[in-house]
Amino acid sequence: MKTMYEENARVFKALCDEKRLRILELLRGGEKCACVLLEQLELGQSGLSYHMKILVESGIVESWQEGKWTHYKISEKGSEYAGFLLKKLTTPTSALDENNCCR
Amino acid sequence: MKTMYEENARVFKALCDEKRLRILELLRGGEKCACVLLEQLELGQSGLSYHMKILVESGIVESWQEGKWTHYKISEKGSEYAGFLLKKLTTPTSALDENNCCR
DNA sequence: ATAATATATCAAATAATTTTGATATGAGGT
DNA sequence: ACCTCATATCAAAATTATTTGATATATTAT
Repeated sequence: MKTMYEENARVFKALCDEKRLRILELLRGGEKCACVLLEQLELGQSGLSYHMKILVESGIVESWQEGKWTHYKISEKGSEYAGFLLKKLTTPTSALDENNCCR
Repeated sequence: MKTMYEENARVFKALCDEKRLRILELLRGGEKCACVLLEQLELGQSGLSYHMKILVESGIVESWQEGKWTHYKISEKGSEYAGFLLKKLTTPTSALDENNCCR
């Protein structure tokens, strides 16, 4: 069983690597198939596949097959969820601070 | 010189690790000093220090000294910036899709 | 059916991150 | 000044992530 921490971390894994940010930047220009990404990046075929898997697993990118091609695009829903999660993870639970110490 | 990709990745490094998400959760309950975090986590002293450095470098957490104690809290500014960045990195640059292929 | 193409998966090598224990630094207290 | 406590830093070991090359799978074309 995965912890909630693991599941949440998975979402942000997409964004904590240079190569994946570069890929996202390309996808911001619109849907792309793997072959196009491949020719625009300094990455081998299996390397691209590895990163795309992480991106898709984060929910921020979605993919679908069309014949022998795999297409990718930024998922609006997944991105919104990531934003919502980020907000949640950084918003205080209550106004009153407790458990402070050391004075 | 750091690339923009590296700098942006640094922000999300805070959120892609279980331990650090656990720490953020504690900080959501309000400001804490290192000693309190230490007793609530399964982490050694130097391990905590390591993770706190990454959190502070992301901008999502801020720290200050008070005598011999180091205090930490979630930075509202840093969190907002992370949210803004996430939005930016996942929003299409233009309405028109180009560079699609493979039909 | 065979061949070619696109992508995924696997295993081994490499690199980066994290953990751990030891030591250093700096603030207070005596 | 000396001692203690809180935290940071360092270096080595352990773990995890990434890269790379080889092979597998699935789709289309011949």
